Amino acid sequence: MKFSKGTNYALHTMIYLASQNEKDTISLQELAEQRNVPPSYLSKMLTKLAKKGLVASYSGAYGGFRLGKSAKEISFLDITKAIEGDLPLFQGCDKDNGVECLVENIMKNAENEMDTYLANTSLQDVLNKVEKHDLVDSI
Amino acid sequence: MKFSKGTNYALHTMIYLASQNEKDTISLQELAEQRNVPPSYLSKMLTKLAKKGLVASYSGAYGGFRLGKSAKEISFLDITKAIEGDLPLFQGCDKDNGVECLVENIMKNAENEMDTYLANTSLQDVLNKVEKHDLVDSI
DNA sequence: GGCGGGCTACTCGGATAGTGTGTGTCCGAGTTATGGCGG
DNA sequence: CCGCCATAACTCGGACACACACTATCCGAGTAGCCCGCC
Repeated sequence: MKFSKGTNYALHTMIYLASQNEKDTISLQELAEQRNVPPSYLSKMLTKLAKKGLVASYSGAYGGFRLGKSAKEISFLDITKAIEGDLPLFQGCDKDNGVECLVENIMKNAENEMDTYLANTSLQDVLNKVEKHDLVDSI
Repeated sequence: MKFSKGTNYALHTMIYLASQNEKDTISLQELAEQRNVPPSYLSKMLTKLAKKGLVASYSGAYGGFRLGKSAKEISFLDITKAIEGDLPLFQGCDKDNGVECLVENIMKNAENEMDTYLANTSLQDVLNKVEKHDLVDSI
């Protein structure tokens, strides 16, 4: 099990969007070149992000993408779930009865530990660190 | 990203082994029937577990598997890493220079949160809960 | 009675294959700002 | 000077293709306990 490349692309793209002027729309092409990533694939990831309201997309000339909320309101968890889906990482017991499955519970707890950490980390947090070091390309 | 079925099989099998008499070796076939799982595939998972010393395997007649350590010494993390591998879940930055990658660091921290939880949960912990409820099949 | 060989019940490891998902490409359709052309 | 239309620059969404890991199966090889027969 691994995080998909799509999640990687999405995270970096979101941070890049957060670092730009809020009112500018950035074209898909620019976003793709920024990280040297296939544009048509990145497009799919942005579509997923748009469905969750994390980015807003604008068609037509001078169209493109910008953040759908403020950087402070977007957590890493929002992004990873948007790309990976929000199903639990572990499905252990296929029983239909109401008996609780201990293994599954433990694994869910473990996943929650990771999720809460990601939920408590916002794009703004990353932005603050970057601005301190003044290194935009060390994202 | 998801935990593989192999991890599911491995976890349940390990708990089952832990619930048996320490000195009995359980045959692959019995382990497979216990969870209704393809034996030849389960065999591969047990091989992985054996390489990490989590189970001990015995060939020949009356052969089979038993735990490689005491149930208290085997954590869930040991098992999941044995099956899934111990590579980091997220590989974000393919740069060769020494500049640290913020995104990757955050994702690593998140993963650590989950890992420490799993590392702090041993087979013995599960066993204790099960014995309380006296429900061996609610694993 | 003791010893050895064959038998049986296992695991081990490699070879093979199906299947699903992640990854990536391509293209047509729809959308919007801009600029030019005609009235 | 004003409004309309063509065009260019975009996104959107579906269809398609490929690679790779997970899942699963099968079989030969090796191993260890057991039993039976022979000396």
